[in-house]
Amino acid sequence: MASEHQSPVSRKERDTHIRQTDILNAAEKLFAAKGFHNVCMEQVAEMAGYATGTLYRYFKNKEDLYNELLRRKLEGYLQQMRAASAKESSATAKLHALLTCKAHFFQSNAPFLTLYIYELETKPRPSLGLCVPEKCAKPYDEIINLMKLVISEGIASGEFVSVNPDFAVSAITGLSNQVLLDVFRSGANPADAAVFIHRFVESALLLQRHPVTNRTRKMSLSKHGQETL
Amino acid sequence: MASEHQSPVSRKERDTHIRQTDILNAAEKLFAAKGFHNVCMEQVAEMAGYATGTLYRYFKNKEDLYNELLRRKLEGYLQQMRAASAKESSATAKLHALLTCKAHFFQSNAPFLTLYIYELETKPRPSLGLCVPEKCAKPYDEIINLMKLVISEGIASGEFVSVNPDFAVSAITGLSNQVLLDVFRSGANPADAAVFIHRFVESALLLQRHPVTNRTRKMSLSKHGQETL
Amino acid sequence: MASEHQSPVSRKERDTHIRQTDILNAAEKLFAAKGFHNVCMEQVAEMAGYATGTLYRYFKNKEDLYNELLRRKLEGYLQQMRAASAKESSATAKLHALLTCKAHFFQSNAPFLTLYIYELETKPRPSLGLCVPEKCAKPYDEIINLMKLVISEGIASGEFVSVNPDFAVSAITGLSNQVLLDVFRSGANPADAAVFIHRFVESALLLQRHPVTNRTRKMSLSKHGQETL
Amino acid sequence: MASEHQSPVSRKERDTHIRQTDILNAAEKLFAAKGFHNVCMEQVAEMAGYATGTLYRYFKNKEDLYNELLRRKLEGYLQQMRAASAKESSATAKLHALLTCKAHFFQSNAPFLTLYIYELETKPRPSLGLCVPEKCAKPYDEIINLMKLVISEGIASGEFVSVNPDFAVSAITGLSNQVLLDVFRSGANPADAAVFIHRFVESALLLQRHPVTNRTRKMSLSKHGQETL
DNA sequence: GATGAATGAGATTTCATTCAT
DNA sequence: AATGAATGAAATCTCATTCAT
Repeated sequence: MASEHQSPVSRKERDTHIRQTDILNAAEKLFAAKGFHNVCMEQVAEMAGYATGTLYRYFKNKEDLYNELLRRKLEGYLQQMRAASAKESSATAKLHALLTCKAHFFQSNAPFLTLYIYELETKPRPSLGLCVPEKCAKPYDEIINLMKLVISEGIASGEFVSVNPDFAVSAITGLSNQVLLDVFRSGANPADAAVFIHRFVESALLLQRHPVTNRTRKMSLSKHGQETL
Repeated sequence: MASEHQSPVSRKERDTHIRQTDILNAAEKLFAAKGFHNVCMEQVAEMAGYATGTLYRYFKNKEDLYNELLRRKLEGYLQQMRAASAKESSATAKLHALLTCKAHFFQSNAPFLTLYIYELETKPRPSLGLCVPEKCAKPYDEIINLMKLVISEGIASGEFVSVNPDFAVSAITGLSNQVLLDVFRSGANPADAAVFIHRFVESALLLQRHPVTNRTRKMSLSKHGQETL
Repeated sequence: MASEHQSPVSRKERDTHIRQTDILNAAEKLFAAKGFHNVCMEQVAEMAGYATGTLYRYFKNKEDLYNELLRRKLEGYLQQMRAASAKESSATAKLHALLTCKAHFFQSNAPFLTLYIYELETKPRPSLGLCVPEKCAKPYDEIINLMKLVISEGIASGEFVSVNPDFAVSAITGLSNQVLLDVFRSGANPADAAVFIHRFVESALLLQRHPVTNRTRKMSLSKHGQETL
Repeated sequence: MASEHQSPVSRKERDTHIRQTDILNAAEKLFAAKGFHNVCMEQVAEMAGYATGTLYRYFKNKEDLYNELLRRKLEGYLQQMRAASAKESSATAKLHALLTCKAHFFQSNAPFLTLYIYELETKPRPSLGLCVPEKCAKPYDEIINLMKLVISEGIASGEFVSVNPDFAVSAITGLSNQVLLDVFRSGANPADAAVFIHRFVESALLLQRHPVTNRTRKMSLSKHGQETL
């Protein structure tokens, strides 16, 4: 009795999820590489290994597929960012953790970075012609807010210089996006990029620099050891 | 001055140029607001005050119109950046000048900023599905290079900390884009944003901070005087 | 009666018939409510309580299901009409019986009335794009013929005024369809409608009116008693 | 100056109207012959002598084309019916005129009769899956109302027997539709059908028959002279 | 040279039907 | 025998581009 339906999700539900994931993975690669309007459903279907019509069993339409893709990725990103931030107590440590987490996340989700910048960072004009749907805007806003809270905390505690937190969030966001994209495109060492980002941001924000340098040494990203920064 | 054929360009050529500019201006607004694929040629024609067919007399096709739009804007931007950089001698001053110039340029060309980020900063996947054509890539690369040279110079002269110049260019580019976009969207004070960008970049790059603070005061962008940074 | 194989139809055959009827009942409701092309096989299957594929075990395809639905209803209708007509001897009485029977039949088969009008009364253009198949046309023609014979009989016997029997059949058919449809849609009293139809037809056809009025009183449809006509 | 733009409608407007009419004519034939869902836009385009895309310059979509077709025909029909009714004073004469007008109209618009029955007389389930749009329902309701008013008037004036006017309208409508359809399909003589309809309706409704018979003689429909009724 | 109506290729989407389980 | 996921053919609709006026 216990053996037949062991897991709480039925096999059918799992199958459905697998299929959806197949399709979303294909879609991610294509959309990231070519953009929403330059990819047709037939291509997604072919890359996912299904017939065109099959996509419509799993997603209402092309737009829904695209939004679901963004939403799932964002939710994952948000969870990791939340966890990273929650583990630390000082604003300095939290900021460091958030940046490390971002670098990690986009290292493992490189194609998504382009979509992330296109559809969210430059928000009011997404490729769809429609605005980003609620379900995508919400996690995105929460990610932005996570960063903003840390900045405000750091300013309040005297760890950070006093800056406009909105500008600071934009700056940190923009610079890390661009550096990570640079790594993605040029094939540079991601660990170096992470270290660079940390130093750059911390130089600009921290009132005293040295403790950071020490933390940096622990970074798990460093695959290569050499630090060029 | 009174003579009819004084200038080397004939009236016909001038007319052609005027019409192209009419069309490009309409196109810029629409493409920036909605994205390449969400704008149709009829809309561009209508906004420019011509018939659809007329567009094809001045541009080979939609893509060509779009690329020409990017190219012209970029050439203008490049010239201003070149001039800004050329006026200064120290790397510190040049970097400062480039950032001021960028802030100025995109303040006057706000809609173009979105296109710039979409089509160039995230390059390998422009909306067109094709890569950015040579004629756009060249000025863009030169702008990037201008910045990279200044960074390298600054490092060599001991003005800047020793960093990977490619990362530094990406960081400065990304952060200034995002902060300026933020201003464009939120309606924040552009002068504040410019000051913020200067301080942020200089804190991260300069070996000694104080001289910069003084330079900042001269900034012509400041309309409002208050400096929150 | 207790024996398992008493009847000439095996259990299997009976099961098949039950399932076909389940499906046809679901189909009737849906097709009548939405029309052939606005109903998909999945909906029919769901309403019938089977899987989509199962429908194809009992009907060759969607069209066949539809035609079979029409055919079965028509056969039932035809039998009732035949019986009604056979019970009477004078043309006047037969006509009266046929109209009563029609009113009864469509009162119990209200959704079918729409299909009947759509697919048969306006014949050369059924929803299918193809013409009504033989197996539907035959019972329909016989129903029409039943009426035509009665009319001709009545004319020959001097009970009815001399009219073109084809026109008369069309007229009686069209008027009763429309009045019954009216009842179906407006929720008017079906007995009143039946009385109305009798009087209207008889006023137009009978040479002497009064006997009819008396007959009308016996009508079993009258649930309410009041006669507004 | 007066010569160039003589008519109040520009040539462009006239051209547009011609094109729309071309398309509507082709559409009418096809839709009447095969039904909405069995006709594709390519067929309509081909029969009208245009490319598929051209249809969309003149009609928003297939449904709009269909509804516009119904609306235009209905408006024409309504106007003729209104005029016919207005010319007469007694209810008897008005009813006669309305029936004559209907017979004339559908004699000249035979293919439309099927659409009329399908989409309007059996209203709550038009082929579109959507209900008939306001712009079609309105003229249709007015036509029905025209008839209902005449019936009520006739009853009030003592010209007609006392009947439920809604049933009477349904009956007259249904019988005339079906008889006219019969003529359309069988190729019977339309004048005979018209006479038949008049007699049938008048026998059923009028308290005294003779005056009608006289009016009937004037009927302009009679091409053939022979009266079989 | 300018116009804008017509074109038709190409994309999205639906759904009757099949077939492996 | 029943299932229902997968299929892919067919229909709708859009819009960049052409070309007769």
